[in-house]
Amino acid sequence: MRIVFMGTPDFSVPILEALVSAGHQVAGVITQPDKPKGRGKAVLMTPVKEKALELGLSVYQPARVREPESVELLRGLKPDVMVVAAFGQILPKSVLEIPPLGCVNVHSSLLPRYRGAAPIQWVIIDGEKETGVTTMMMDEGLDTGDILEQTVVPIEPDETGGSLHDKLSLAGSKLILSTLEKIEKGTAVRTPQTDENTCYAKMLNKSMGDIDWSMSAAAIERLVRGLSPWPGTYTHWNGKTLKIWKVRAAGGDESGDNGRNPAPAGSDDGTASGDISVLCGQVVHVDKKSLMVKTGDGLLELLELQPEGKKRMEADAFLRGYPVAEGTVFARAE
RNA sequence: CGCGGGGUGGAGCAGUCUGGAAGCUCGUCGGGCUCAUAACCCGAAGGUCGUAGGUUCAAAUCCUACUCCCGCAA
Repeated sequence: MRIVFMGTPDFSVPILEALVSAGHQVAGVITQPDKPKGRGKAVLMTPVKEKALELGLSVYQPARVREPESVELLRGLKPDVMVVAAFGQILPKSVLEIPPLGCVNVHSSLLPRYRGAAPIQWVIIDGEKETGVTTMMMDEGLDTGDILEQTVVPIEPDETGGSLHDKLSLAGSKLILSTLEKIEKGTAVRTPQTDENTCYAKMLNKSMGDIDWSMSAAAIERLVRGLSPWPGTYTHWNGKTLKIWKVRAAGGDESGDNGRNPAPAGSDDGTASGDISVLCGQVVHVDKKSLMVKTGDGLLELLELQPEGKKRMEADAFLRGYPVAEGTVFARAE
């Protein structure tokens, strides 16, 4: 089929590749405009643009697709169908009506759950057991169109936003081919979304990663996994940012016991003894290899950290060069 | 030219301002002590101090250029 593809980040790339390798005619690729990114100030192409150029496809980067000239351009490409995957702009009715077979969106959740911008990370943060990808016919609402097909993907205990992103992207690239085939044959079945059971996945922003130590250890653990590798979680120590890459909620360790439970007492000379007055975010136990922090509910063992300007490192490496005293308190920014 | 931190034996750091014997905490290897150990004791190996050039009697340390890594911001 003759397709116009719209997408921007890494998530969209495998989907675009799938369309091409399946033999579809990609008449044009629409992606967000290049913006200055990175440490210098270099203007970088979006991942989709990079791949599209590599594949020899025509790329268009309208600042706003709803502008009349953009709509005109799309119309001129005469697509049978448009495939949209994490494009980053809302399509107006004037655009949705262009392709005779409609606009198909690949969304990284099991709709109607987790509509919106960042479903991949939110399912992990919320502790869901499974998620998936959905193909649907786009309408003017935000991820509200009729569902065409879905693929369920289980969420592993150690799943991170990054690992799940890759799995869903891959699953989406397979699913879209199946869906297009059905659309082409006219065998696609549209299932309207129920309005119950919906929920939204708000856009992520950096400040979400500023750990609130009064949350439970389990919730923080999920937040760390969900926001890894982007936007990442962090706390503050010595007036600087300390990124937290990997943690383990203590107490819930299912491994073969040999539990060496740090008795709350113990500290003989330490100023901050194992009192009731331990603050959330306070380091309650340190040895050569591990760092245990009190949270609103339970202890959290920090396994992988990254001081400003340094690479991420395991807790034992961190402790060699940055001795942390018991009683140290990690906190949120002012 | 967006702001900033950093490249020192395998790991993480100190030492740089106030040039003058390369250090700390670990790891590794050997030995010892232990019923035993990730514990403890003794010993050893391992470094062109990111690269190139300059100043100096002498440079990890001062100057210049370059390069790589990272945090913020976008």
